[in-house]
Amino acid sequence: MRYPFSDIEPKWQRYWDEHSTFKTTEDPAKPKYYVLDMFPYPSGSGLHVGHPEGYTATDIIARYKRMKGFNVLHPIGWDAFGLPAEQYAIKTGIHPAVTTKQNIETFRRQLKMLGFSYDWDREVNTTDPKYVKWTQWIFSQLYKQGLAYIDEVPVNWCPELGTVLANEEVPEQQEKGYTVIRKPMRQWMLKITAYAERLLQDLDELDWPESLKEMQRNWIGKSVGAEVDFAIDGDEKIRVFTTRPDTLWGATYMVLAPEHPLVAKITADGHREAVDNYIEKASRKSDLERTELAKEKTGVFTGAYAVNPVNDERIPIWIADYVLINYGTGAIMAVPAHDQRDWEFAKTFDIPMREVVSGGNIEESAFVDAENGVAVNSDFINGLKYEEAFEKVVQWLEEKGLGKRTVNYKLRDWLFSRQRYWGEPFPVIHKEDGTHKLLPESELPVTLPEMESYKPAGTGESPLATVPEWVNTTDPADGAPAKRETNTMPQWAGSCWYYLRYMDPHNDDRFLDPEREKYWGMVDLYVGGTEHAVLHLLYARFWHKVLFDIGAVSTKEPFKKLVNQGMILGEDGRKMSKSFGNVINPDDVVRDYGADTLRLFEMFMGPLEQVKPWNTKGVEGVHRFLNRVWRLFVDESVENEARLDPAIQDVEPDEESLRILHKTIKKVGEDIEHMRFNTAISQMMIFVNEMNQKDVRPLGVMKQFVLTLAPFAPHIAEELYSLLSFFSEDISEDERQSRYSESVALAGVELSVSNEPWPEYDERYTVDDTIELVLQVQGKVRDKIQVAKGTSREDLEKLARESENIRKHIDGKEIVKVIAVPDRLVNIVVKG
RNA sequence: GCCGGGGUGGCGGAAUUGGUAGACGCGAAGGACUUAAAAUCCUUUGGACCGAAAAGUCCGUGCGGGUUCGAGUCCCGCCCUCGGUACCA
Repeated sequence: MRYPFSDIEPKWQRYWDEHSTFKTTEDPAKPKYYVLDMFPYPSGSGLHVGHPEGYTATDIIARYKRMKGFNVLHPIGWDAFGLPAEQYAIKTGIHPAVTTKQNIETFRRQLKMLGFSYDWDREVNTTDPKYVKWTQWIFSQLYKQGLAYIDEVPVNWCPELGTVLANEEVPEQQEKGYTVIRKPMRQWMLKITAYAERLLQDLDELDWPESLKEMQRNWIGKSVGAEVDFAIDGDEKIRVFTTRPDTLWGATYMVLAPEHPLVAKITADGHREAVDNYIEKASRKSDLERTELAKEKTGVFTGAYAVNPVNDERIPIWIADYVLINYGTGAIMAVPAHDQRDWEFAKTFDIPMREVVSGGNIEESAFVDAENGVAVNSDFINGLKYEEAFEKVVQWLEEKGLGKRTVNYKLRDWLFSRQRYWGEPFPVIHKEDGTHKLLPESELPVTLPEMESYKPAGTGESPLATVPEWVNTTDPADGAPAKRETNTMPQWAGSCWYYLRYMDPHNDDRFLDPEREKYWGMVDLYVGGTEHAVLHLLYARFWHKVLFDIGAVSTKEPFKKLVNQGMILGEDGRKMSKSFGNVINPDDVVRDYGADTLRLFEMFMGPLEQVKPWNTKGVEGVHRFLNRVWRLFVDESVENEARLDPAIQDVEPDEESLRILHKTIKKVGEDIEHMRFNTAISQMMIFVNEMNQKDVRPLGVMKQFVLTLAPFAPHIAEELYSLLSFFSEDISEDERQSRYSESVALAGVELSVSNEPWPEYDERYTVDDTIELVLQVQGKVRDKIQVAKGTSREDLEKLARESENIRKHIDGKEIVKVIAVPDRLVNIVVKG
């Protein structure tokens, strides 16, 4: 019988479902392992081949760890709020919950089709009111900690559409000719900046890719410097932030951000029109435009002057949009000789520059080298290098009360509200006196109202604002009229804590039972794409730390080890996309080759972290391999039924079989631990190639091989294992299947590859007795000989000198040196 | 620009961290089986030279240097490429 993947795969999926084979165990005698996939958004287009890449990797680990005796938590669920369902609802009037449910069903079917060993009893869904309740609860904790506040923040407002756009929507709408402007609106903010330092520091102890940690560090953007006050006419002063207080003497002008509050106050009469014009122009630029047009420096002089505190020099104050209002103090001292941006600005507007750090050529460009520069023209710090100069100036400023050491972060507070329907409502009401308060926990969850239409309110508010019977409510505390918050939470909210809910998914009394939390602790392995390198991972870490601070979790970080899987490109080497017509649908692959083939191929393509192109021929290659595996066990001459090949015999294994088996067990196990799935598979291919040549394939050897294959290709492994389980009995396929199924009742154990321990290898069989020794002259391979393992240096050297080929190269020459590395090589160095 | 990853056969990729470069797979070529095809199996497959063959010699891991008995691996300087980020003072 030929490899019947389309029969056996659904059969075993049903078997695992019926037997709850992958139900999470919490046996206190065993160690735990928590392996997690990044939360999928159930889009309408279903799974693409990128999903199963990471999922297969984690599934292999999960299955392997179970076999190694761990309690494994390997869950899945749905990050199901989000824009697409809402946009579809606006177009069709169909409730987003309906589309979401359909999409989830598709995803679930596809994941089951691939044989992933998730504990489906722990499936979570962010849109489920039972889940929403606890998302709102966590928000309440943030609120109580003073980490949530309301602010007027500019959003992307599109007047024609009467709606606020997400950043990623902006270019799309602009292409259609709509205008998008920055409009300040009332928004919820989360004070992630309060955690900036800890988010930065704690990165060090995480087992994450260095590149990703670096991205987070850059995003947090810590810089150490000083705030310095510059006096201006009247009692006012301008405070600036600088990382180079040692260049204060080189400040030849100042710049305020156009939005800086002092601008109106200081602008001299003759300059008011120009300044107002500039401010007006800058305000109409979106963030994008402001950075896209970054090449040319623009700005205007305010007519005002400030006094440089180190030398009492009067310097002009400009406004320019290269200074950003929301970084530092929104104002800078400009040192054109030692800052490239200031240099460009000064060149454009013909402002003088003064060299205060020697070592460069400021005619050509700003000199910013802090390592080699030495202070000049700088009074009491002349001759000092950067670090010393910095310290001395800061100390001086602090003594005089003119400034102080300061740390700044690029990281901004998190804009945490969206003007949308399909998201979690805030558990907040607004009182008539303008104050707001949390709803008590007993009122949670606040659920979404049914809608006539999902169109935005037109005012910039969410569609919820158009439902007065939902908006108008009373304060449960005093019965006074109140209005509900109409913003909803962003999609990040649900995905910020889902990994915690998996530990205790059905708890209606608490978001997570402390015992459960302590048991499962950190996620041991987290696998997902780089697209979440910064935001999701930073937000989740932030929430986790807040929960840690209130004692709700016991670890300060959520994810111990993190691995990014590389993208899978189309066969043409381009990103898979409908417009290129190069999208591979996993359904098609499974139909044509089976789930085991898809799993195996995705792992065989190359290292998990790497970007790699799809290759249909390669799929056929691994499919061929599984066919070979099948034929290693199954007698193809028997029709319609899988019967063991007569070559499988219950005999004492021969030395050769043991060697290849133990090498394979060792390599595959080690490769799984290091997530080198591609080389694990090639080792199994080597095993199959060798055993294929044997007329007798010892039962014990073959059984253990099936177990090593099981994490990768669980369906075929389960089928072969069931065959081997009844080796000595001549029974029909149906009987075999039913006895296997009823094994729990019959023998007290459920038969499944998943319940078998990972095979042990014997080191003895993994090393060969004889080794091919390389003989070199001048580092060039001249001969190879077989020697017994462990042959001494002296003997190796003697053998080398006896080699004819070696003699050819050394005869008549002076031997300078002989390097003999046991079990590896001999290298003879000669002269002349 | 800055930060990070990566350049190895026709292709995807191996190479125990300084010790046989090219495992395994794909593709290609030849052969067996077959009326034929598919499937399967066997052989060959980095390049050049030499040879009837066996063997042998030289070149070869983006480029140029260096360290070393020995470099894909370490050091210095470049080039290309992919990701991230971008006026963050």
